[in-house]
This record gives sequence, C-alpha cells and structure tokens, in this order.
Amino acid sequence: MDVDGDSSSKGEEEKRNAMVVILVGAPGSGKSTFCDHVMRVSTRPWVRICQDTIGNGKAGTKTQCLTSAAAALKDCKSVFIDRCNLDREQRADFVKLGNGQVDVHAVVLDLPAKLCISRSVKRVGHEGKLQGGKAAAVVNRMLQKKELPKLSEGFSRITFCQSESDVQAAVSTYRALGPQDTLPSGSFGGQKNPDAKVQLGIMKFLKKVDSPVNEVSKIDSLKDSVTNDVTKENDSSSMGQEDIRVIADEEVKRGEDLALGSLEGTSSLENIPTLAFPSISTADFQFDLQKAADIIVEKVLEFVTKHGNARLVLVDLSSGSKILSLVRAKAGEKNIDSGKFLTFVGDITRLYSEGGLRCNVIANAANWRLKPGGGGVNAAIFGAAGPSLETATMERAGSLAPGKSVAVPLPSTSPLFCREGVTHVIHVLGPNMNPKRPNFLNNDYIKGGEVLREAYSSLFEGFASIVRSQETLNKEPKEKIGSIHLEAPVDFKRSHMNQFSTADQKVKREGVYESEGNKKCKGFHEEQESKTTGAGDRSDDAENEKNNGSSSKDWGFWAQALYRIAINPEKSKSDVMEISDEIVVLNDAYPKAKRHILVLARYEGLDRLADVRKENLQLLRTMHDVGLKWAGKYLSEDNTLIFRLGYHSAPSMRQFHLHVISQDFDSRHMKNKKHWNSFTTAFFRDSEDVIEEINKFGQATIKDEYSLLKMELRCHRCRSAHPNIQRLKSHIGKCRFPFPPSLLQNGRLVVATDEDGTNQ
DNA sequence: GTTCTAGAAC
DNA sequence: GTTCTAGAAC
Repeated sequence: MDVDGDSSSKGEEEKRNAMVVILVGAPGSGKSTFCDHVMRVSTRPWVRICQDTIGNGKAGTKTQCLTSAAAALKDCKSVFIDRCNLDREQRADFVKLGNGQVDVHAVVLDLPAKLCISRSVKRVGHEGKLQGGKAAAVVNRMLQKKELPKLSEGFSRITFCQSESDVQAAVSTYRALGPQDTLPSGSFGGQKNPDAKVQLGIMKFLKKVDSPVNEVSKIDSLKDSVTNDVTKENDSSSMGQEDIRVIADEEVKRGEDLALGSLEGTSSLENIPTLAFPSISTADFQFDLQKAADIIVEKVLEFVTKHGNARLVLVDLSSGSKILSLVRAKAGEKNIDSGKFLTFVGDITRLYSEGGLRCNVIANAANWRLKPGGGGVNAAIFGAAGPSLETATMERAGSLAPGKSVAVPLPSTSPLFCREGVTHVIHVLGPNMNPKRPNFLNNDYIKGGEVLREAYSSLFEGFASIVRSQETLNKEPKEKIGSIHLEAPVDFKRSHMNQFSTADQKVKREGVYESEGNKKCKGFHEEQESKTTGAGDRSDDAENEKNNGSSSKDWGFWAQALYRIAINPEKSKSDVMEISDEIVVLNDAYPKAKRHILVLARYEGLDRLADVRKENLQLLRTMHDVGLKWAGKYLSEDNTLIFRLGYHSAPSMRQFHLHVISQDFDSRHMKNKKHWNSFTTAFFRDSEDVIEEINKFGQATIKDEYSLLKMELRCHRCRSAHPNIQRLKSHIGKCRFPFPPSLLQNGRLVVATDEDGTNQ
C-alpha cells in the first residue's frame, strides 16, 4: 500500500484516485457505522456526507448533500454518501458526481429487515431521529421501494452485504485503501439477481451466515444468467443436445441485445475453457480450512499466471461455505484476476442447467478406489454422470494415490455431457486428516500440505492438458481474456439443490434405487400395504466418505400416512372426498387455511416432486384439473376465497400430492415459520409452473428447503416483514394489499368468476 | 407432519 | 414472568 502524507504535491493524482462510495441501506442497516469503521483507521482522506446531519447537525436536503460531496471531491477527498439511497432515482445524481473522473462504488447493506427495524427502534438520539414504534413501518415501507443497484447505473463496483460478516469484509476492504489505491471493478458479494427482494433468515443471522435464495424459476435463472454472462457464441464441442442448443442460441441473442443496449458489462466469456472444482480434502477428509484455502489460492494463482485462456471455479454446495469465503478473501488479497477465477455456490453437477455457468471440465473429490458411492461430491458426480462414468473411469485407472488425479473423458451419452456440457471429469484424491478414512495422516500438515499442493497441481495440469488438446482440435486459438471487467470472485449464492443436506449430498433417487417404474397402484393395493420402504439399500463403504449411498429417502412411519391412504383410500379414516384410479382427494389433516385440500397421486414410486418426469405429465394435468374443480366448488360457496395450487419442493410426507390452499392462511394449524414459508416462498411450486417445466425440461426445479424455509416472515401480499408468527398472523388478517405481480400471472391464483366467466 | 419442552429472547 | 423458537421424539 502506498501511503503518502504529502497531499499537496500529489493533488492531481489524488483527485484521480478519489472515489464516491454510495451506501445503500434501510434505516438501521448500519450505514453510519460502516463509515465510522472505515474512517477511523483509513489512511485515505474521507468525508462522510450524511443527510441526517448535514443541516448544521440536523437533517438536510439532497441538494445540500450533493453540494458538499462535490466540494469534497474537488478537495481530493473521497466521499461516503450516507443516506438510504434505496432506489435508482435517489442514487442517480450522486452517481453523476463521478463525472467519469472518479470511481463511483455502491456498498449495499442488505441486512435482514428485522435487524434494521430492531436497531432503528432501539436507537436513542440517532441522527436520523427514527425511533420508537414507527420505525418498523418506515423500514418496511422503504424496503418495499428497494431497488438494488446495478452496474449499469454507472457504478464501477458494487459490494453486496447480506450478513454481518459480509459487512465486516467490506469494512476491511475499504479501510485498507490508501490514498492512491483503487479497487477492482465489478459486482461482489453474491446478489445474482438484483431484483430479488429476499432477505436472510431473521433469527440466525448472527450465528451463521445464511444466504438468500433467488425466487426465480429455472427459466428465469437462464434469463438472468444472461444479464451476468454474455454469451458470445455457442461452443459446439460442449453441447450435445438440441434443446440445450436452442436455449443457448436464445442466450446469444439476448446477450447481444444486452451488450448493445446497456452497460451491464459483467460479461463472462462463456466459451473459455472452465474447470469447476470442489475444495479437496476439506469436507470428509477434515483438512484444516485455513491451510487449504492458502493452498488453493497459491495453486490457482500459479495456474492463472501461466494460462491465459482458461478459467477456474471453486464450487461449494452450501451457501454459507466457510472455505469459499476464506478463498475469496485470500484471492482478493492476491488480486487474482476475477475473470480467471471465481467462487460459486451450487451443485457441481448442475452448474449450467441451474447456475447458467458453463464448465467443460469438473473435478471430483474421489475416493482411492475411484468408485461411486460414499457421500459428498463423489456420490453426486457419479450419480449425475450415470454408470458410463464408472466404466470410463475404470478404463483409465483402477485406483488413485493421494495427491494424484486422473482425467476421464465423459461419454456423450452421460447426462452430465448432454445437459451440462461437461466433457471431462478429473478425479482427484487429496490428503486425509480423518482417522476413519484410509491413508490417515495423523495431523501431519507438512506432509498434508505437500499432498494437497500436489493434488491441485495434478488437477490443474490435467485441466491444462485437456484445454490444449481441445484447442488443437478446434485449430483456432481462443480469444484471450479480454479487457472487459469480469464479475468476481462472485459467489452467486444460487442454490437449487434437491435432496442435499448442507453437508452431504445424497445420490439421486433414480441413480441407485431398484426402480419399479411408475406403476399404477391400481390392482396391487394389498401387496403394497405390507411393503416397507424405510431404510432403503444402504451400502456402506468404509473407506468412502460419510453418508452412505442410500438413494431413497427414509420416510418415517408418520411420513407415510398419505402413502397408506393412496394405496387404500377406502379403508382410510381420513375424510376422503374423491377416489379415482389416478387420484384421491382429501382434506389436509392440519389445514393451514380456511380451505386446504390435498390431491394425492395414486402411483407407486411417485413419492415427491423430484420423482416426477415427463411420463407423468398427464397425471399432473389431471391433478391440476381435480384441484381446480374443488377450488371452484369452494369458490361457489365463498367467493372471497383465493386459491393457489402447488407442490412443496421437499415434502415431509411421502406420496406425491398437490396442495389446494386458500390464501387467507386463517388457521390455528398455521403455527410456525416452516409452515408459513412452505406456502409463501419459492419452496411452493405452482402447479402450472411445474407442468410447464416438466414439459420443457423433463423435471421440475426443486428449491432449496434449507434456506427458503428459514427465511424471515413476510406477508405474502405486501411483503412486509414481521418478527414472529403471531404478529404476522394478525397482519395478514388485515392486509388487503394486492398480490405480487408474479402471482397474478400464469393462472397461479384461482379466484371466483362471475356468470360471464370473468374474474371478479 | 405434530407435540413436547428446554432455554433463549423479550 | 411470559412468549417464542428450535430440536428431539413420535
């Protein structure tokens, strides 16, 4: 860092290096504290422009702020714009202060509403005078208007903070800036979809770094991947299937539009060869995270300096991933080119289909026998790649020593190849610090470090050699990574993971399960009655990582009540209202609204949404129609009701079932956050959308239950936040705000119609 | 899925 | 002291 106290002689230069940092955040989000923490130790001259105090210690006007900010800049000082700046219009004039001469940054303090409210309520004598009971209403109202900043507004850098630790990281970044320093351009901190107004879970924000999940459908995710990644051309070598090509072509078109039309310049060069790799040895092999992060960054740096035309992506499934944040921080310190290395939260087997990130090579944290199973990444990759990967692997090697890797070309029949565009899997075996696993190093981190370095070297070399061979094939040297600034190390915080716990991945059901196909129940009710489906076929493999290869979910006895009814509806004690060959309709035993019924599928093997495939389309339509019929019946009795039809992403009860539920949520059984969020977040998958997705993609997007169900409590109509379920319930009893636009589309809400058949 | 309950939050 | 949450048991 170049610290220079002699400002007079360097005035011009300093002016060039001054910057405008626009804080964006609700009252109570910690904007002033942020400025204080930076300014207290910074060697750069800062001026804080605070609208709450600018009028001689009292609140002033926006114009006053603009004038003072301009004066400070003229004086070669960097400025913090400390006001809410929650919408684009409010920010625009401050962005213009940069005048193309100085960098304009945004720091977004996007903390949970509840936290902002409680801070606002508690604060005494705060400059903004926002105290007491009105704070909640004010914060809520302001958050409704919230438009997260985009680079296209004219910011050169945006930092999104969604937790206390994000804020800490941003403070450190800014306080470390000397008078001459600049920061890399781009969008940082993981808000992939700037329009998502999703917040962190309320209660846990201090205990763990939770992350939001975008409430977008798979189709939307493809769209917004375009806004971040401009596709230049389709890489025919990595695409095998017609429908993927179609999607890719659409991306190209939109991408071009975008490149012409806006500054959304966080383009990532999709065609550059990309290796996605998990952190080796830090999960089940219990390698120290700090030490591992150092080694990752060291090896990545080595690679990126040597290879211009390739990109590395460190992937982790869990959004609060410690290793990702450690690596991100260290990579930032080393100024690793963000176009060549990024971190990504998501399922390594679904990077393209669910994350919009194209990776032609993925690394597998393998076991020494190179066998499927175990848990974690290994099980996921073998599961997703299908049996052909095992065959192809065995052709190359029978086992692997720690520190070594083996690259295996994926057969073009593998779903990973067709769907994700992955051409190679590189198996890597890292050092093991877990006494229960083979080759235990007994805390010998000297040896461990060596082996881990060797593992990454071997992995990256394997990748480089694939890149070389593909370049030769294409006979056309790829364009060097361009001058357009790239977004990263960005943590996209995208998690569409199905059936994964935060720590472990389970093999996809269809992978190992001794499938009986989707036989109809009809005709074999009795034989099924006695059949247990509990434990599944656990095949523990001692040297494999934790979590056995069991593919079927362990449904407890209580969780099989619906299954028993589907098989034997006549004998059921529940109030079954309709029975056909295909479906059973019954009242939910614990209705979460005035009207809440279930339409059960009577198909053996269809336990949940994740099991549904294209061959079940007709069933989906039947269930939807039956649901509509019953909703219509209830609407004819009470035309004030509004219904929504949909599926839980990860149901607790076995047997595929459709919820038909009125949107009053007026029920004594609506008791907790999980109940609420399961019907009012993206966890609830609208029936119409599911049908569309199954039709287009052959399977439905499953939303990540672990974060969605813990989200803070928000009104499903006006989106206001509430501290607990009781307060929420008293609010929804009164709230008559129109439903959000997304729900008003695509027939997601079912309302009463008058005689003409028009909506009332 | 619900119920029960310890203990955290208020 | 009361309310509320989250985890375990069922």
